[in-house]
Amino acid sequence: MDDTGGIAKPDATPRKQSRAARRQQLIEATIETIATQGFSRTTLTDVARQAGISHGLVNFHFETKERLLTETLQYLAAEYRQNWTAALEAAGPSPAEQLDAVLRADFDPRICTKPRLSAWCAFWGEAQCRPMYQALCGSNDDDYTRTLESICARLVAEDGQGGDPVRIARVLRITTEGVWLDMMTMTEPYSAAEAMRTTFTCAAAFFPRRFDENGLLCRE
Amino acid sequence: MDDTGGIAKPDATPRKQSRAARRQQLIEATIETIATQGFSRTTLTDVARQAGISHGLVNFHFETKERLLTETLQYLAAEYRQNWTAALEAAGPSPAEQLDAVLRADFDPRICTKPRLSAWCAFWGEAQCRPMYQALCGSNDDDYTRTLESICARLVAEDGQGGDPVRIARVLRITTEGVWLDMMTMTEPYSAAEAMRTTFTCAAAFFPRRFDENGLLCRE
DNA sequence: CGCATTTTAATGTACGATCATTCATTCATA
DNA sequence: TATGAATGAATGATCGTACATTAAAATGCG
Repeated sequence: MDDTGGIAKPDATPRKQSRAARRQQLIEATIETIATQGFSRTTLTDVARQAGISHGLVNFHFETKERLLTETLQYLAAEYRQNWTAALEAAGPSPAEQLDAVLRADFDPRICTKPRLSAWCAFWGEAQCRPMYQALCGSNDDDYTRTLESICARLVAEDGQGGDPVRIARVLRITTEGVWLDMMTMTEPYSAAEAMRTTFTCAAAFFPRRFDENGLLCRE
Repeated sequence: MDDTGGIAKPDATPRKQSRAARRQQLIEATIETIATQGFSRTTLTDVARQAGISHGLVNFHFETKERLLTETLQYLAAEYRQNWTAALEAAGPSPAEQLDAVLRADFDPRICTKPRLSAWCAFWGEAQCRPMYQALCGSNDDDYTRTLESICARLVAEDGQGGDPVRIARVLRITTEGVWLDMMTMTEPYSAAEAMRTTFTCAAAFFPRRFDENGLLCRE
């Protein structure tokens, strides 16, 4: 009767599911609902329907709606952070390799999906007046910003071309955010590949000996 | 003998106020309310209280809440558009002068205020799932984007340094949007002056013979 | 220039819809 | 049987909208 959703795995009985799995399922449903309905029109009934469960269960796992939303933002922030830190650790030791890895990480198909970008955008819009959201977005960005600044400082020192690494790092971070926003707000957005090329075009403008529009130049 | 002409102040007890004035007053109150309460928590009662009038009057001037919000976005979009087009017309004929004027216009203290940036941010967050909002933001951006692309194309041709003007224009537009977002979402944002310097640092990276971090270089 | 009438801005109460939250109950699993 | 996940109806609060009403300005008329 209600097996239309197909969200839950058909093999497991939907009756009993582990607490952690249900919570993650509800968070994913929240991201999806915010993306399609918008933040202000997201109701717990919508989230529950998206997850294929009754709406009363949302309050069973998350005590309030506010808690569900906060944990969803925490989930997104942790996912984002984990993505670029993993990319950074997997990269080589040179600052150019690390910058390439960090910038590229933002376009990972696991996190650069339309529902996730939409949800980020919605939380940003509400963050201005909610200290909780602002702190979650801010502390996350702080770490990212510091890392980017450190990499840019080493790159500037290597190249000896001058330039303020703080400001360069800011432009690079902002450019990535901007192409994300474009993919959300434009009626006919360009592709994720073109978005990444735009970011690297910006990196190439500051470090022309290390980057071009496709990313890190081969060592020579 | 009574003070007929003495009641020039309309703010004392403005029983009767022109339709246009009240509408603009309500729109300004809406911007303020969205900035302080957030989009999802903005109620008509809040807007009316902000404007100092009864909440029933909101429906008298704007038939629905949705219409009030839409007209507020239109108001912001028209104001933004008028600002950069006026700056462009006042600028000199050379593409470098025009780029300087257009980029500088975004930091005009009339539109670069915290309530307005917050309201823009809130509408962006909701635009993803509302065609009306997306069209209003989009059509506005389209014109701005095309103008910026045209200016950049002439600059690239003048300098003969190569580079894709579309992508350069995109980075410049995105950088401006990005520093705006920073001033909203960061817990300790930098100043508007530093924001403008960041934008011009980006312009200088692409056109080093024409710009530095403070804007257009003097002709020599 | 006064007085009556119409028009319209403005108020506040009331209604109906929506939605988050609670809870008694059901059901699967150990 | 005991435990806790899951349901869905009931509740209470919030909020947008409609409307009856009031009062001020505009207009018509003598």
